[in-house]
Amino acid sequence: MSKLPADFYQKVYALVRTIPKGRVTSYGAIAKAIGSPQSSRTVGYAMNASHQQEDVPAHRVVNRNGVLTGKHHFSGTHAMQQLLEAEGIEIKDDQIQNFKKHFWEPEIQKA
DNA sequence: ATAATGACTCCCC
DNA sequence: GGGGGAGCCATTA
Repeated sequence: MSKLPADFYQKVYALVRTIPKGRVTSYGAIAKAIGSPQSSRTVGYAMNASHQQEDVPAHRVVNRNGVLTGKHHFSGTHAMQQLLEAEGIEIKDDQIQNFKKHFWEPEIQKA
C-alpha cells in the first residue's frame, strides 16, 4: 500500500464505520465529509479495498440515487440488499425505498 | 512519470 | 424521463 495518500481510505473507513444501523449514505456525502466532495469516485475505490476490513459496513454505502450499484462487488448478488433489509431498510429492484428517509449524512471531518 | 481503471457525480441532449 | 459523455481523485501497472 502507499504510504501517505492512503489516509484517504482511513477517513472513509472511519466514517463508514460511524454509519448508524438502519441508515445509509452516499459516496458523495462521504467524500464531502472527508474534505473531498469531488472524490466520490475515489470513495468507491476505497470501498473496494474496504472489503478487506471487517468493521466497514460497505453495504450501507450506496450512490447518491440510493441504488445498490456496488452490490455486484459483494459476496453474493443480494448480500448487500439482504443486509440492508435486515436493518429495516426496504429495497426494491436494487433501489432503496425512502432512501431520503434512511439517508444519513456523516459529519464533516476536518483535515 | 505516463496511462488505464473504477462500488461516482454532474451537465447536456 | 432516459441515455450518453466528460470531469475529478486516488490506486495500480
